[in-house]
Amino acid sequence: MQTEEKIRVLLYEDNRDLREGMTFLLRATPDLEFLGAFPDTGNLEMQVPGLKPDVVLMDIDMPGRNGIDATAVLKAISPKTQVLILTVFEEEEKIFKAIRNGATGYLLKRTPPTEIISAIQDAHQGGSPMTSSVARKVLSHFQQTPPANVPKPDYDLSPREMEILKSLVKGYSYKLIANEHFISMDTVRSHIRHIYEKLQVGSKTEAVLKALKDRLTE
Amino acid sequence: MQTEEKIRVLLYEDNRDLREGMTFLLRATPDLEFLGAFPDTGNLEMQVPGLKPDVVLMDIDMPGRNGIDATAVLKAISPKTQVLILTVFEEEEKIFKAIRNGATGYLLKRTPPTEIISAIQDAHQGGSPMTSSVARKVLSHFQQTPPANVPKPDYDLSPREMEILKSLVKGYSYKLIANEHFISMDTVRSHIRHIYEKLQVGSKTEAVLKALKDRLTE
DNA sequence: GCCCAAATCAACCATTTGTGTGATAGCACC
DNA sequence: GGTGCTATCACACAAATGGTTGATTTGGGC
Repeated sequence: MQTEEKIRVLLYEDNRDLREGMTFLLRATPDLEFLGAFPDTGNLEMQVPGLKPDVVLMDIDMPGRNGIDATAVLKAISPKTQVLILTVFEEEEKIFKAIRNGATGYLLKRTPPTEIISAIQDAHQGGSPMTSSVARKVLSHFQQTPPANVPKPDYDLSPREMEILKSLVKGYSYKLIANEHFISMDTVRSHIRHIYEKLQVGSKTEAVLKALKDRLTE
Repeated sequence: MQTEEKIRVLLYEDNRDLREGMTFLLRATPDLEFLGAFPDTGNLEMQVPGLKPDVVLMDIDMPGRNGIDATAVLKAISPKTQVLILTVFEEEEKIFKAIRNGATGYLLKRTPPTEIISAIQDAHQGGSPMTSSVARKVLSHFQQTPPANVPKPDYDLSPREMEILKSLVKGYSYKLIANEHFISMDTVRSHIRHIYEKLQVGSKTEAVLKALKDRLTE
């Protein structure tokens, strides 16, 4: 399960003690090739293409550019490089930004050294190591985004009204909708009036927003 | 870090050998209170309320109702119960359905027994244990759904125009926007006209849709 | 100082949209 | 056969929105 080549590892961490501790740890691990450690990402654009790291350990709070933004830049210039976020806090916001920016793992600094090492190997072999508490946060976002169990509100729209609503969500004007459905504009108005009543709104924009928010048109 | 009470564990698994193996393992673990094992979820609705499990280990492929559907039912009648999916395959589709149905963890059956035990404890303490390969799949879905980095068109809206656009996305009328920003309706129009030019649209609804689709207001 | 973009306001007009009030026809259900 | 719901259309008026043109101020960049 081990790759032939050593895993090339790079570290960004502003805290000197941590940086040196990690450096020591990474140097001491035979399977890894430690490429270097930097206190900030100011020169990341220069460093990464030259060093070609397989895995980058990235702190979040750093002077200058933070690790989350740096992750986006890094993935842009070197998509194959795996980024492991290594930080003290597990704030939902930061976790998600980091993930969206392309981070493949999210470790807390209190993780034991041996696990950090195996996380690096893990990430390099296609896994996404993360603490189970971080994983829970990720999952819960997943569960709330498409609320399959919390069924969408039922506004009791008639089939025809649903069609019209879908046209609204396409951004169509009354005239366009009339043409699309081969009915008169007045009929469109009539339907839309009923839709507004049922959705409790008073304009196209509000109706569209409500339709999108409540996933009425899926 | 251990709760006072033993963790109440229930198992659904149709394969007899596995079921008996797991039963043996769970019985042998002092911190756990093993409640029982069933080969299918046919009577889940009766069993769960009576047994009040903290954690349920759930196989996916079972005769009758599969573990994914059963998870949805279980979470509906006992939301606090944590469901750990325990299966041989790691198919993306199943992983996501299970998660959306409320599963808190996803383990592969080849996971060593000790890790299964610690996963149970983990889940009970608010974590979401999952193998790092499963985690990778979850993350990649996250990353591909909102590709925030690559196609975020830049329409070069001025700061003020961005504010107005955000108000539009709230569904506000010109009048409301004017009040919100302490400017006249004519000024609002003026800004909106510029926004339309830049976004290449011709109505509030289209602008709102484009703003949402391109994530301009994040 | 000059230029330019952004932000502000204004007046005018056309079109779109929202509301009030009805009317007609078909269809299902009791 | 009546009742209720849906879909259709109509007319009228009011309010909101969109397009045109133009003006003023302000702040930054050269």
